Amino acid sequence: MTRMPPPTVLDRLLEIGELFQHDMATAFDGTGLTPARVRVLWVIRHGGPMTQQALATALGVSARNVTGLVDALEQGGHVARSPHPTDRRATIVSLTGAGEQRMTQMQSEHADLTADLLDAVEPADRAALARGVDAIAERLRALIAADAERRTSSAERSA
Amino acid sequence: MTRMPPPTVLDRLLEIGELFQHDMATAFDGTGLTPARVRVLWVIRHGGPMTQQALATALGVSARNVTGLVDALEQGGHVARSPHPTDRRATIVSLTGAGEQRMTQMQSEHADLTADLLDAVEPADRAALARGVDAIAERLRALIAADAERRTSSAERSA
DNA sequence: TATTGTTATACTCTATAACTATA
DNA sequence: TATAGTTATAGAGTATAACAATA
Repeated sequence: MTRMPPPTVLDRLLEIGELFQHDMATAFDGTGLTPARVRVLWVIRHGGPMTQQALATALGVSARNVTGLVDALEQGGHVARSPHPTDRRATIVSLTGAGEQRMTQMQSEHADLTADLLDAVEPADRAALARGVDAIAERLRALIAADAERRTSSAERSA
Repeated sequence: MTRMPPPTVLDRLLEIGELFQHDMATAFDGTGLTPARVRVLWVIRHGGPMTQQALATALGVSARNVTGLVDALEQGGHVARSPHPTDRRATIVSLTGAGEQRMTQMQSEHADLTADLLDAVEPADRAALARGVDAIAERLRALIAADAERRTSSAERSA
C-alpha cells in the first residue's frame, strides 16, 4: 500500500477532466443525448453541415461509429441526413431546428459555467492561469503528436 | 454554422482532459490493460487490498462492473482474489507481484509527465497556476455535489 | 482502383434485476 | 432481513472487415 502523495497540478487537471466528464454524463438524462452524440452536434455546430466521412475525421473515430451516432441523433430529431448535391455516395448531416436550439442552450450553459468557475479564481491569478494551461495544452499536444509519429514510423518499418 | 470563439481557460481544461484520455487509451496497447482496469489498479495501489464492494464504492461503479473488471485483471495476472478472513461472502482483491511492478512503472511515468508538462510553464506563473486549478477543482466539486443533492431530494419528493 | 456508407461481428464499459451464499 | 458477489440481460461506444454503390 503506497502512501497517497499530495496532489500536483497535473493530478488536479486530471481530476478536473474527470469531473467535467461526470458532469456531462449526468446532464443528458432523458434527452436521448450522450457525450459522444453531443460531440457530433458540436462539430456540426462549428463546422456546418458535412459528410459522415468528414465527421469521422473531425471526431477521430471510424466511419462505422459515425453511422451509429448519426442514426441515434437522427432518430432523436437532432440532425437530418440529406443527399450530397454532386457525390451520390455521400450523405450530408446537418442540425435540425431542434438541434440548433439545443446547441444554443448548451452554448449558453457552457458560458455560464465558464464564468462561474473563473470567478472562483483570484483575479490576480487569472492571467497566469490562462498562460499556464495554454502552455500545458500545447506541450501535451506536442507529446501526443510525437508519440503518434513514433507509432506510425515503427508500423511502417514492420510493413 | 457558428463562428468558433477563442478558447477560454475552460475550453483549454476540457481539451487537456481529452488529451489525457487519449494518451491513456493508446498507452496500453498489447498489455491487456484499459483505462477502467488501470483505475482499479490505482485504487488498490493507494488503498491496499480490499473487497470488491469497497472497490465499487471507491470507483463509483456497480458491483457487477467490478466483477468484470476484476475478472479481466485476474486473467491478465495483475490482481489476485482471496477469501476474506472472517466474512465468507466477501472477496479480497490484491495486486500480484507483476501488478505491483506495473504500477511502480506507471507511477514513475506519471511523475516524468508531470515534470515535463510543468516545465513548459513559465516559472513565475507556476504558483498562480496551482492556486487557480485548485480553486477551479474545488468550485467544480461543489457544483456537482449541489447538483447531486438537488437530484436526490427531487427523487425523494417524487417517492 | 479508390471512396462512402452500411451490414456483420466483436470487445469494453456501464447499468439494473434476479439469485446464491452468507451475515 | 441485509449484504457480497455472480449470472442474466441490455445499451452505448468503439473497432475491423466485407460489401454495395458510386467516383
